[in-house]
Amino acid sequence: MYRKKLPEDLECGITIAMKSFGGKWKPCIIDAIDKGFRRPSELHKVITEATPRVIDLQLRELEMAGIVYKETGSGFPLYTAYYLTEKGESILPILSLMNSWGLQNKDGVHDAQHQKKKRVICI
Amino acid sequence: MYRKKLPEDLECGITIAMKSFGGKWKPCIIDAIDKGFRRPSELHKVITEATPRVIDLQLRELEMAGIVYKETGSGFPLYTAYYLTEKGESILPILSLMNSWGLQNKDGVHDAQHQKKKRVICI
DNA sequence: TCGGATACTGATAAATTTATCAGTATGGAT
DNA sequence: ATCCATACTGATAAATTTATCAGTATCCGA
Repeated sequence: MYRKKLPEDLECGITIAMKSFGGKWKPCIIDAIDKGFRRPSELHKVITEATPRVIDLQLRELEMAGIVYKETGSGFPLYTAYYLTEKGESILPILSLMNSWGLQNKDGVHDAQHQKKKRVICI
Repeated sequence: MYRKKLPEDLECGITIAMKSFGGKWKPCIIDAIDKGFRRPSELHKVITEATPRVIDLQLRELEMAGIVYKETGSGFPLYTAYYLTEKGESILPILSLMNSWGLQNKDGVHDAQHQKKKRVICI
């Protein structure tokens, strides 16, 4: 994992929150897991824009942060499922607040001058 | 400003929220303005880690997003002040939620192996 | 024994965000 | 005329996050 060179303020709750569940895919992943898409392959099916590799990396970070945990069955085919921890679930209300705020404030956000090709499922 | 090359999902509220007030300094700036530090120089005094240039860039983006607005006096010395719009104020409860979540979950966040030199004032 | 499905990894590149540096501009005071 | 404080800008570099590509490994069933 990338080793940071610039200092961060780990006393600031917002910084910690951002670090824990901010970023491009983490909120989507948390939401999808909550909705019952638990296996990496399922997650990739609902979050089509992100490659499995990217989803995997994000899952690893969420795991490190104690937001999801992993369950592995040794059967066939390989079975892995991710679940939200209690800590992970405590994020849901925040995400839902952010989501409604965003939806109520779509205006003033100018499109980045290009079409999106696929749709991300996200709350 | 940087011209994006990768698509974004502007239907997703969270993406919009992140785009609007996510990032390294925006939450701090919003909070500081709310606390009454309105002038660029004042903001720099409380957010010492960020250079005036960086703060200025963030302010510009917050302005574009309709989160702050600017008032300019033509007197001496040059006087500029930023205020939260209604939209900007509607972010405060979210920030405060994120902040308490972060503070309650400091654990599991490992320091990025170096000391921070200065302290950011942030909620 | 081979192939398909699933989960995962290492190395590297590309995109994006932040930071740095060296300026411009204004108007009053010295 | 020069300097100081304030706000701001352009160009560029550095840091960080995301994406891409090409793999490895497991197990089953054909």
